[in-house]
Amino acid sequence: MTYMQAHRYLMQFAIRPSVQRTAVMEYLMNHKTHPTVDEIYLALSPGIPTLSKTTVYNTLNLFIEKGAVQMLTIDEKNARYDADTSKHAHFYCSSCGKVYDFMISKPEVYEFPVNPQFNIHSMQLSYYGTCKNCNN
Amino acid sequence: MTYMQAHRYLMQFAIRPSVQRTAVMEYLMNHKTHPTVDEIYLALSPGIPTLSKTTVYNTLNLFIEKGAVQMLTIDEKNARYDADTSKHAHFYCSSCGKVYDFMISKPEVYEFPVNPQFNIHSMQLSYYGTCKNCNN
DNA sequence: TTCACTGCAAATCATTTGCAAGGCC
DNA sequence: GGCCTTGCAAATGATTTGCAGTGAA
Repeated sequence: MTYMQAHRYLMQFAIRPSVQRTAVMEYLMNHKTHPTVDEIYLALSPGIPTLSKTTVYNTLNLFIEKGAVQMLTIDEKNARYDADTSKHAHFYCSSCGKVYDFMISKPEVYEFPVNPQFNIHSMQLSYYGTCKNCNN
Repeated sequence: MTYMQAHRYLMQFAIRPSVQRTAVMEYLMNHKTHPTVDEIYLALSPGIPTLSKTTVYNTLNLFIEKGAVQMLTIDEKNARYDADTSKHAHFYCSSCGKVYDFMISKPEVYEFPVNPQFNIHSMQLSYYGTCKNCNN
C-alpha cells in the first residue's frame, strides 16, 4: 500500500490529507497489527521528526468520526485501531498482548440482530486466551 | 439477592468473604448494570464509610482472577464488571453510555471457534449504537 | 486574511503501587 | 505471631485540553 493510495483513501472519506494524516493511514494499511497510538507514533517519528503524539490522537479521532477506521476496545490498557472495516473478529493474547485478526467462517455471527430497543451501528466480536507462540 | 447469598457465592470460588468483598459481590448481583469501579465505590461508601477505592480495585481484580466476574472492555473509558458469566452479549449506547444485556437467540454465536493458532478462554460480543431512550 | 492543522506543555482521570496499620487464624 | 486485608498517599500512564505558531486555500 503506497502513500498515494492512502492519500486517495482519505479523500474518499472527505478527510483532508495532510502529510501526517496520510502517513498514519498508510501505516494502518500496511501494518494490520491493530497498533496502539504509541506504536504508530514511535514508528512514524523517525520519518516525520516534528510529529507529536497529540497529532496522532487528533488524526485517529478524526478517522473514527469519519468512519475510516474502527477503534478496538479489546485491550483494556490501550485503544487499538483497525483500518480494515470488513467483517472479521479479533483474538487477544493475554500473555503477549498481541491482537490477531480472526476469520470466523459462520457469516451469521456478523449479522446485526433485530431488536426494537437498540439502533445498532457496529459490533465487535473478541476472543481471549493465549496464542500458539505463548503456549509453547 | 442477599448478603448471605453473595457470601456463599464467594466461598464457591474459594474467595475469603470479607465484609468489603461480600458487599461488592452483593452489589454486582443486585445491579446488573455493568457498573464501573466508581459507581460501585460511590454506592457502597455510605454503608461502609471506611471503604477505599483501592479495595474496590483489589476486590474486582481478585474476582476476575478467580473467575467469579467478567471484565467488560466494551467501554473505552472505564472498565466495567459483570457477575453474570452466562452466555449473553452486550449493547453499549454511545449517547448515554449505558451498557445493556443483550440476549442473542442464535446459540452458535457463543460457541468458541476451533483454531489451532489460538487457545480460547473467553469471548465478548459487543454491539454499539444508540438505545431507544436516546433515539426519541 | 482566514481558518484549519499542528505540536508543545499542562491538566485530567483511571488504575496501580508502596507501605504502614489493623484484623483474623 | 504471622499472614492476609485494608486504605491512604503517591506514582504511573493514557488521553485530553489550552493555546500559540504555522501553513495552506
